[in-house]
Amino acid sequence: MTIPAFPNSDCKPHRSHRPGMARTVFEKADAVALVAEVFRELGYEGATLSRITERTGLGKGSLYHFFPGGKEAMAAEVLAHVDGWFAANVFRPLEQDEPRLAIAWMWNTIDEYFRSGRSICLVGTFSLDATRDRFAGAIRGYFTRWIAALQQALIRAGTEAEAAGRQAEAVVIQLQGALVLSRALHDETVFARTLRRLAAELPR
Amino acid sequence: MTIPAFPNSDCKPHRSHRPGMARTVFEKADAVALVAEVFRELGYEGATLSRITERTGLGKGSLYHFFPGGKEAMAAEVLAHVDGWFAANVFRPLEQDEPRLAIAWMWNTIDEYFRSGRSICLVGTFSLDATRDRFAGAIRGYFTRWIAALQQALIRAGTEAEAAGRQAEAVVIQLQGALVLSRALHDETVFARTLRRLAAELPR
DNA sequence: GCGGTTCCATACCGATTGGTACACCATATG
DNA sequence: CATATGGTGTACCAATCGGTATGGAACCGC
Repeated sequence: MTIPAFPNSDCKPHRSHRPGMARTVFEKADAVALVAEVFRELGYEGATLSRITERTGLGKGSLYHFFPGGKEAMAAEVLAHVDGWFAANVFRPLEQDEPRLAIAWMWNTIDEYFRSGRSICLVGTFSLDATRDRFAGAIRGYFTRWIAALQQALIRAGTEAEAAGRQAEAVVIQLQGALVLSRALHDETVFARTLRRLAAELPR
Repeated sequence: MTIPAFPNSDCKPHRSHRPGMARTVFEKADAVALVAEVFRELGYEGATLSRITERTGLGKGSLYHFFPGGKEAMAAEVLAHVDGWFAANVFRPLEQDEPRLAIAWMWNTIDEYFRSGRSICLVGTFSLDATRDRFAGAIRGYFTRWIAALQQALIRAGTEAEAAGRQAEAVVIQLQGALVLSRALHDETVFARTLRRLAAELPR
């Protein structure tokens, strides 16, 4: 089983071999992934257009070509992309696959995705400041579906419904909290430790 | 025992009774508390000077009078203020008072401070985006002292040292995570529920 | 009364913000 | 070769950014 590459997805832009100027051509999928990384690191307000161009290598022309809606559209599409990735790699397995297997799969996926705590949750970042209000629907949807999917998996694994709800909520809370603390302390072991503790507490 | 008012501290500025214009006079303590609230809601990058003046009622003149170091100084002083408040109301009790009492006191203080999840942790907000690097020392200090103080209290309450460390870390993680999730879902019950769960798990 | 200090409001500064316009390049198709 | 298409770089825009300077009220000890 290999985990679909998204956080570190290799974007292989065409590079023109013109002697003088180096012109790099991206596709939209590349652009979304690159922009996502900037928002993740800098937050919505911190990710200014100039910093986005500088970190992604995409010029303003390209950015406004891919995202005619401007900065807000970039964030919205990035959010949708993250949600889609989680839907495919976390939520759907929890909802449909054999529950214990899906839960075990989740620990690995999450660990890989957050690069063991070195990267953080873009949705979590947007949740804290006033950005939350701008993307309230997407943010709420992401977390509610995650919790609901995990609760369902726990129920199918034999946990009583109400307890499953509490556990699922607690898991998401602790993942988010661990990301905050890992980052605050510059200590990735916090996230790994939390992940291990959670995995030990849930049905295997 | 009453909890020292900080988050909603009534700043009672002198109001001049000049006939024409209404001039409101603040003191530095008021300014810090007011500015803190803006940073808490908007994050460092989101809190622009104009939004700060608009929400606090303090003009630029006043702001740069109280904080000659500018925006960064405002954030630094606010961070120091929050840390000082926690030191006095949470950390020191955990370190010095009767442990079980101090822990019980912590639940109440925290619940009040975060207005049951409606307000969030300023230090947590700064931890997620690139603001973290600017105030790395203060942020790290805040969390390490919190965890260490709680661990010590747990040890003095009879918990074995290593387990106390794990528990203390887990508590801080879950408080931060609960703040993220309650804000993401616009649901304050998440925080209250988490607080109750944690209180039940720790020695009483 | 007076001068000094503290504090507030405003106008202003250069730099940067998000956004637009448009010419231009590279490739694929004809 | 021509040309349509998708992608890029750059110059430019009004608005706003963080920060400074200045002028003047309010209050203090005297």
